[in-house]
Amino acid sequence: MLRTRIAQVLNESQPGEIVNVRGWVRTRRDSKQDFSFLEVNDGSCFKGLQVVVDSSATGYDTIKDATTGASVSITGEVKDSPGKGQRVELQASEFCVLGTAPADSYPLQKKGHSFEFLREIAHLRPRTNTFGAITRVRNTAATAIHEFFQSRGFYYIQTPVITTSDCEGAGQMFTVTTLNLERIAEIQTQINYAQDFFGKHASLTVSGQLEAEIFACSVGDCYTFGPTFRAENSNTTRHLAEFWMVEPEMPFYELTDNMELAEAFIRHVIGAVLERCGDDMEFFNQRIDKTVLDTLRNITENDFIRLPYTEAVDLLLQSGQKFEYAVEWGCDLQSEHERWLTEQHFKQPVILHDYPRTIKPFYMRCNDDGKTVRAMDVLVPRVGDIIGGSQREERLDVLEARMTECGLNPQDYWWYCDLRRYGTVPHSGFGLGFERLIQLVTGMQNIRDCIPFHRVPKSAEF
RNA sequence: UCCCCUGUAGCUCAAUCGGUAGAGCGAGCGGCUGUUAACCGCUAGGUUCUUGGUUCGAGUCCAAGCGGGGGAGCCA
Repeated sequence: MLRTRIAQVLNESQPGEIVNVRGWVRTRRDSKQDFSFLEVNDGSCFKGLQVVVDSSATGYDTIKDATTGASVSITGEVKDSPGKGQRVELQASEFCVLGTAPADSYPLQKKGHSFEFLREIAHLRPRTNTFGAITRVRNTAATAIHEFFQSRGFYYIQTPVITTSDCEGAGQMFTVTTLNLERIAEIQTQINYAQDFFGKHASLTVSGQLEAEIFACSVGDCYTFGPTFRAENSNTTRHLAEFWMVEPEMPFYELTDNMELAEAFIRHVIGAVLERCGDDMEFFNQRIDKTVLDTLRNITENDFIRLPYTEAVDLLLQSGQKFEYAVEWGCDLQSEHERWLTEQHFKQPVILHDYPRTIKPFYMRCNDDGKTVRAMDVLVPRVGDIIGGSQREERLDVLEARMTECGLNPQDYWWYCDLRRYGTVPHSGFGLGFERLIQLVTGMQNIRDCIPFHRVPKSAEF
């Protein structure tokens, strides 16, 4: 008999239907009247299915093995539920324990666990309410991202994970090598990357942007969505060593177009999650962050604030607020400044733009004032910087001058410069940290709980 | 990388001034019950992160190490 997913049973099945469901036991409540209630979850939705198993069901003699975490298969009739809390329940006719989960050793209990503890058992945590919900929200968000771009005619480009661009302007990189490091250490010789697999030093990518620009400047609007790696020794609730980034890149877009796209993009993804993950979002709002639904509705219903960096600095200076770090034009804004803008002052997402060029990378387009570049950051309450982007410098001479200014050799980026040498066009793009988006959407405090298997300094189990 | 906090039962925590370890939940057993974070009773469960030091005596004080958390920086 074909397995029916529990989501379908709960939402669509009518009394009288015979179905087979399979999943994992969340709880069992025994009655001495020779029957038991099982709550079975198969991950297809937040709610579990209540199954009634009595002595008429084959396999009832093994009901004691159906402890929390055991896997079961149940065939039975869908019935109207006389109890509270569910529309229908399943009256078992055939009951089978597929795999036991001895109660004295199975780590997950019928009670809530701390997220710190669950991180130590990341192979079992998707069986919990919270991580099941995160998994479904993540899936819906990822799907909505592709929908958003596909419906606008963007191409999904798979950019390389391994790169030999030594300095892409962002953070420390992980080296990729097949050299025998132990041997090299033993004989205490220098590392010669010419002998390495790629014939030069290679790393894991910190961004697909430069490659995405190649396709934007040839086939048009495109985006990447893939893993990204930063070897920074940062230990915060907002950083991962391996995370997923979405990077659209559009020819003929100026900064304003870029901001409009970023705003529509976030709004679409959040709208999709609100629409399709109702039970999961209800759970996050009740148990994780009581303001998360209000925050998200506020984002979908109101325009983002757009504010030039210079005006933001003025606002901060006039705020009367005491900051640990003083605000001054030319300085990068600190977390406390961003939080004041999004959480205290505007209470909604803010797009800051036109930053001083001295604090931004070489590829951002210089403004005529000679002081600022066409950069934009989308800041959201609680999570902070969720998108960073810019209009790209399309003028070869200006780009080369900026590279030199930033201590880079234009020749190392010869192919990037070629895009400006041949048929250059104004273009723009941005990068969104996918796990930060999940943080925003779920209200989860720690980004390590927003990715199936987190990689952070000193931790890459599972 | 820096600052602060923290490590005790399966989990979450308590243990006064340094005096030989306790609760709730979970688990096992029994009772009760169309139950649903069920309820009631009983029972079991500990190398107090590691190493060293101070002391008659260390969960408690000191040092180092390892792990966890929060904040900062860097960033997405």
